[in-house]
Amino acid sequence: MTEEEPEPVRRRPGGRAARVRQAVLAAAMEVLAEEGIARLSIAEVAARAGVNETTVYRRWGSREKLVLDAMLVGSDEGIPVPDTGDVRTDLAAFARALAEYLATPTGRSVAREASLSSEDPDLAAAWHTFWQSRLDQAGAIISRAVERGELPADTDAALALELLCSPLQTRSLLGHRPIEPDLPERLTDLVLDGLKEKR
Amino acid sequence: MTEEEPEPVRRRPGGRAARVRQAVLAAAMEVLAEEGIARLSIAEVAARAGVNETTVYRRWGSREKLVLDAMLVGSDEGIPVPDTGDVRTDLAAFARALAEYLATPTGRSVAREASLSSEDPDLAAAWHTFWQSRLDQAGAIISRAVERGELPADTDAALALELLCSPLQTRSLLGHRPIEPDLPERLTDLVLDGLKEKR
DNA sequence: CACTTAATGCAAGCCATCCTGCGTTAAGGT
DNA sequence: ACCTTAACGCAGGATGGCTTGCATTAAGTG
Repeated sequence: MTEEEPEPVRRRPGGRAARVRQAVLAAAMEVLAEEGIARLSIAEVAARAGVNETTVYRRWGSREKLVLDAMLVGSDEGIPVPDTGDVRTDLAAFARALAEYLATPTGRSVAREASLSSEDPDLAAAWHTFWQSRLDQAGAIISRAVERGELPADTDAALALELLCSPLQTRSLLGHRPIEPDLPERLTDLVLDGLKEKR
Repeated sequence: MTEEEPEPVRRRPGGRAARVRQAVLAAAMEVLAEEGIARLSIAEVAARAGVNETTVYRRWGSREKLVLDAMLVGSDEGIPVPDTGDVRTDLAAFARALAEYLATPTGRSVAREASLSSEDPDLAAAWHTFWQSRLDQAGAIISRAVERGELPADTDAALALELLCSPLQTRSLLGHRPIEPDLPERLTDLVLDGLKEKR
């Protein structure tokens, strides 16, 4: 098992290959937004990209990997992380942005696809990285609040955000209940203050 | 479009039909627990039930409906709802039970399948009923706490339970992070007390 | 410009899922 | 015991996702 490559297989990053990749990923995002995750077939994506079906199968292998790749590239902007100087305002804004994203066809599809591909260890790992980077970004809200003395120093940022976000994700995933407009605010209040009244 | 049936088609609830239904649903649960949701095919279930493939297709129509039916029948015991006289203890025990259930192959499959079939309105509605009945049962924990004066009267039981349960569901669904043994307790504390220290 | 060879296109085929027509079995009524 | 017919089994076939072999195109190099 030599880790080095004896013959440095000459790759071709420029020109056609890049164009094809671009076109396919764009087409995948397009189908994802319009048709949803269920009706996304390789055939459909290939047709829209003006590329042969075989090419897609050879380059990506499976539908899951294609969608994941499209996500990592296309949905790179992510959810904006506000910084207003107040935890409650920040968290509420973040939750609202997440809710809006999850209401998007694309957002729904992303969440759905992530849950679908949690069987394959490689894909699960890739999604883990994806979520982790988002969580780390949002963690700044908590750490800033700790610095300002709004929250105790031993606050678990990851868990707190999980508490805030997962109800939204669950509603989007299971789809049995809509996300009401005031839900982000109510969740924020609950997460910050807890159930017990004591002020 | 007459809603009534002119000829009262004589159903046959007894005997073979019932046996077949029983055998197929049992086989479905079995496959679900052993193989997982991904590898559950009609052919596999039919073979285990000793029934022809065609029969399953005709009676249930799709894989999703079959699994849903199996869930509604087989997983009817549900999560036990404790009543110890203390909210924190009750909630923690409930969360722990849910976590254990979600760690089960069957539990994982149930959550997975529910998210898969949230496209079809009929299936989504059926799952909504399913979750709703579970939530209503667990809601007793909150209402009892309110009666005891442990929680304010305007506590939203459904939202509170959602806050407690959805992190567990999300971890199970997205599968990118395991459910640590102390997570239920930590969630319970967070839900009850909130992030801010004020005691 | 000529050459090598990734990368793509095209066509055929495989496989599992799912459907359809028809004959057979057995449940429920007489 | 007999009849009617709902429910089932069986065989064949359509469909869609996925793979494979071979010809063609064009990127990178001298």
